[in-house]
Amino acid sequence: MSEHPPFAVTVDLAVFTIRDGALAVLLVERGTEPYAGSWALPGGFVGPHEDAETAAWRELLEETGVEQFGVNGGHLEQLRTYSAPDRDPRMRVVSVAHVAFAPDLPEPEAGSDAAGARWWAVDDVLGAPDGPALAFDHEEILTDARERVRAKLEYTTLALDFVTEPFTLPELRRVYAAVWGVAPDLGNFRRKVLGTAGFVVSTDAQGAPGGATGAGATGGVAGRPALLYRRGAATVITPPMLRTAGD
Amino acid sequence: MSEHPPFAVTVDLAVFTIRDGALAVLLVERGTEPYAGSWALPGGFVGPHEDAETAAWRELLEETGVEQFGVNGGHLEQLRTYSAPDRDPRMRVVSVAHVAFAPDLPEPEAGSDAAGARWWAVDDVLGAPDGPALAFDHEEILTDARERVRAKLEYTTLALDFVTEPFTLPELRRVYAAVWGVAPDLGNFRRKVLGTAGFVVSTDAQGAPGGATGAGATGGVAGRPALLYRRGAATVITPPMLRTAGD
DNA sequence: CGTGTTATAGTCACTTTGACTACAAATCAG
DNA sequence: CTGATTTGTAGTCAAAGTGACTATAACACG
Repeated sequence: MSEHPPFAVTVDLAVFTIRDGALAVLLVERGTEPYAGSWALPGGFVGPHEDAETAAWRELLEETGVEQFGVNGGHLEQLRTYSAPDRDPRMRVVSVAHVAFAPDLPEPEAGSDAAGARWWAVDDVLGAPDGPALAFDHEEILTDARERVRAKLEYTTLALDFVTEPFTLPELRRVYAAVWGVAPDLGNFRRKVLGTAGFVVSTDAQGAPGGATGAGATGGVAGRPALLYRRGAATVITPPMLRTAGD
Repeated sequence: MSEHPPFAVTVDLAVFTIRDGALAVLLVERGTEPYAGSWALPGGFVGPHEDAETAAWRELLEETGVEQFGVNGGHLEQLRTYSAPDRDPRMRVVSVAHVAFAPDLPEPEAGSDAAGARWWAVDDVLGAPDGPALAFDHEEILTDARERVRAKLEYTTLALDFVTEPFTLPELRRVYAAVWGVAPDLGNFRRKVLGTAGFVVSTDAQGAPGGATGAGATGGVAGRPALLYRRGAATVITPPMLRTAGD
């Protein structure tokens, strides 16, 4: 009972954002063995004096250079821990996986030991025959992470962390559409969001047409401009907004 | 980036059962420093060649001697990982906490390095002024674990793992009452359970009066005997059975 | 200035819930 | 044996929420 097997403890991050109307995840291309050339979730070792969540935040900033994280939306939470003995061929590594998401983030700089880093549409990674090979058990982690996000949108207001303030309801709806794979019914969605106290608070301003406030197509899309909203104080949605179908 | 700080990885278990109509958790009394004399969640180190869940199962058997776990009900799942740098004064320990629950279990034998082990009513541990002091961050873990169980009863059929087959609906209802702190409405509970396809399947037999099938008061309680049921194939409850109030 | 596009408002049948009331079937005391 | 007590079973009813639509308003573009 006094054996303390040597473990390395890492964090892995599934960082999600919405790009071009689709759920996207940040992957880094591995430059070293094992799995050189494969794509992996960003991550790194937990330092001697930090906990896993702190390490996750640190890695997130290092890997994405995202300063605005948490300021203008953005969220990070622990997913679960992956500890299969052979998950890393080099040594015994236990990884505390985290899920993070944020509004449309810039294309990342190449990170420290990563040959490259880029956003991938999740649908091009999971279940795509010609998708990239993922290193380690990262396909499993990514699958779990996506399911977590999907589920959380049902009963929390975390979708708000995918948009920047102020935002429009159509923008928010597109978040649901991207994450769930199906767009919730337009009318019912408004009814639910506006009818849930503290989900969003309205401003008097109205945004650009086409629902494209902030980044993205500023001109050209036509259509009645939507009203702008800010996030409310509520964190849970009761009763939940259940996804109907979806893959 | 090639520093691999030395970590010890452990599992801690919050093992729940229903005793005397109340949610109970298994605690062990620590016989050694630190926290000698305090009570702690059972747990132990993860072996060099096992993953966390396997270690959790192993510890569960070692600590409780529960053979019937998983056979006649019983469930174990990962909760989350606790990794504060100072959570163990001796060294850097990362703990992968798990939640387990099972039908009324016997009073445990004194475990290996534990001075004693016994069931505690959770209400006597959490939020009780005269409750036992918990070692390490185990109060936090236990709080998280209880919340996990409470939440899971809402949208899964995991309550079935707290009873032995065959069981009565009143028995099952008492599980909800114990976990949530409030009994769901009698009629509405039946309607929901029987109306959810695959939650329970009825047998033609009927049990002892007083709703006390199996362990507990076999005689004396009066009342119409309830029908006996077995677990169905369903694992989720949709829409969920939401707890109304609770502590 | 119309035309296509997109947002907003409202309807309606159907399901589920929460809170109750009434009824049935046992046990136990006297 | 009888009736009070306890506990399970059935059913009712208004309120709330949902899913699937239809109609209308507001704007940009050509």
